[in-house]
Amino acid sequence: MLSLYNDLTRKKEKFYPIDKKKIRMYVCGVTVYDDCHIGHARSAVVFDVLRRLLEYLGYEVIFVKNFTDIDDKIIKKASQEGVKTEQIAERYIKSYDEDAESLSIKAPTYSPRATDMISQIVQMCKTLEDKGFAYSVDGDLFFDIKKFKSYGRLSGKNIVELEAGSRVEINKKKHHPLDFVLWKKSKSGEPKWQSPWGEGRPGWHIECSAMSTFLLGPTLDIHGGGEDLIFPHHENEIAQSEAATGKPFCRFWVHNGFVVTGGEKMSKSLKNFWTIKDILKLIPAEQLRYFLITTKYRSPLKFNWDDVKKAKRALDRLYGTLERIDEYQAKSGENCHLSINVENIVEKISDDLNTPAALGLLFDLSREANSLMEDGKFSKADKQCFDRIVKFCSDVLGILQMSPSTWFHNTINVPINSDQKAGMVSKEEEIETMIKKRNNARKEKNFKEADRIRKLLSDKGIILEDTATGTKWKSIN
RNA sequence: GGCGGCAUAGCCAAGUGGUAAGGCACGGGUCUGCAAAACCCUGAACCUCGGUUCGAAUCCGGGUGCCGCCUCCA
Repeated sequence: MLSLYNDLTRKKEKFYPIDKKKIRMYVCGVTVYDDCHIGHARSAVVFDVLRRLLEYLGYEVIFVKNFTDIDDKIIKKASQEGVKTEQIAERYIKSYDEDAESLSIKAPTYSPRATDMISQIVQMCKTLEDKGFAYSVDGDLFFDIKKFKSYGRLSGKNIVELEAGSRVEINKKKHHPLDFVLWKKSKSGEPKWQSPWGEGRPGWHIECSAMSTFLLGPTLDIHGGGEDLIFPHHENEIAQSEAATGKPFCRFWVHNGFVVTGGEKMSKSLKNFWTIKDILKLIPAEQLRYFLITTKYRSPLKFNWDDVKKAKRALDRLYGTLERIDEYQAKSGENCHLSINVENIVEKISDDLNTPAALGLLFDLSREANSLMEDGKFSKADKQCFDRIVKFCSDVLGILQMSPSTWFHNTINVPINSDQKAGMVSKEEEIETMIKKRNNARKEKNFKEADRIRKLLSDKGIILEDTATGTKWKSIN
């Protein structure tokens, strides 16, 4: 049974969808004006794990994640570069897709762009105006929050208090400082679309309401995003959607915590961010994915290179067990000695996505398996049990997806979901040759030469292991 | 000013009423030509002060520190 922390009720609740088998899930995507950083990666991975878990549990998940492809920052960037906003959007949508693929993020069922949904957006704005929830002033259309009684419920904000100490700048067109723009009159030279209020473009919040309603219907099972979106973005989505449809907008609101560095939120404006692409030049994507799930999704995730490196060592341990199992001749026998099965892991993750606890079980399991093999007791039943768990890790967590030799031999720039070796062939041959030389020296008891070669390789980050079945090598980072 | 979150060993991180998972690092051992890996053993933690309770890291209240939202933000 899956339970999720619901920000709407501020407590952990048993999750069940409206339809027995079908889940409608919407996650706010990125505004495409720059490369994504680890904060975006975290959000993407968290909701990818949730989506994969739901599918693992047997649900059909209709998953929508949008691209905001028209907004002030995109317009600004386009004018700086002297190109059209479409070109900027196209470039960074491509960049996002590349990052998502590297990180094994499963593609959403739908990835709508705001500019492809203008008619639905205009339609919803019109409905809001017709119903008296919106007013137009000089080409702009605003949402009238005073008309929506439960405004502030999700974020726990009190409108009066917000007004009193707020930093919201005064816009004289607005009836209330917190009223927000649904349709924005375009300035000259800006992209524009026809509407009943004149030429303009959508405000930010309305696109999510229009898209989700159009693609998923009036009521969602799950709506996700970073916790910075709770207010005002998600608050406004609720107001717009419920005002327009008259139905509850979403049952479960799920938000991921920030990636922090040096104790501060990682963000563009603080210039303390690492892009996904920069990181993946240095470490395997699976290592980043593992790192991102070592902390519960709602807690702040402290990013520092020291701990990212430790994630590699931890995965080495798991892959080491996988490799040992591959080479081990399992004893026949129905007896399963392992004390942990895949259900135990599923149970942990089903508890509000407690990935760290699930990973903890994985290491317990690894020790048990290693120990059984040391004692020659690892059975075929044990192997089956272990295989099921590895498959779950691969399918849902997105780790342990490759073969151990791929992991150990080529740990950089490997597409996470591919077993292909990337440009390491000549280096591998070189290493194999040196290993042969060293083993010849060992046969002749020339240990000085053998150790010289070992040192030579270890200086290049290649560690040798002499085992009963021969010498193995792996690269360390 | 308003609202909210967090504080667990050297570092990271679970646990949310019954006596502290896990990973990395450290120490001792087994194994090894030497290593590595693995296994075994070991040490080490619940910010502070009160309260509730037979019993609190876990609940309540005060304090301190840090962070977030209230403006675009994953």
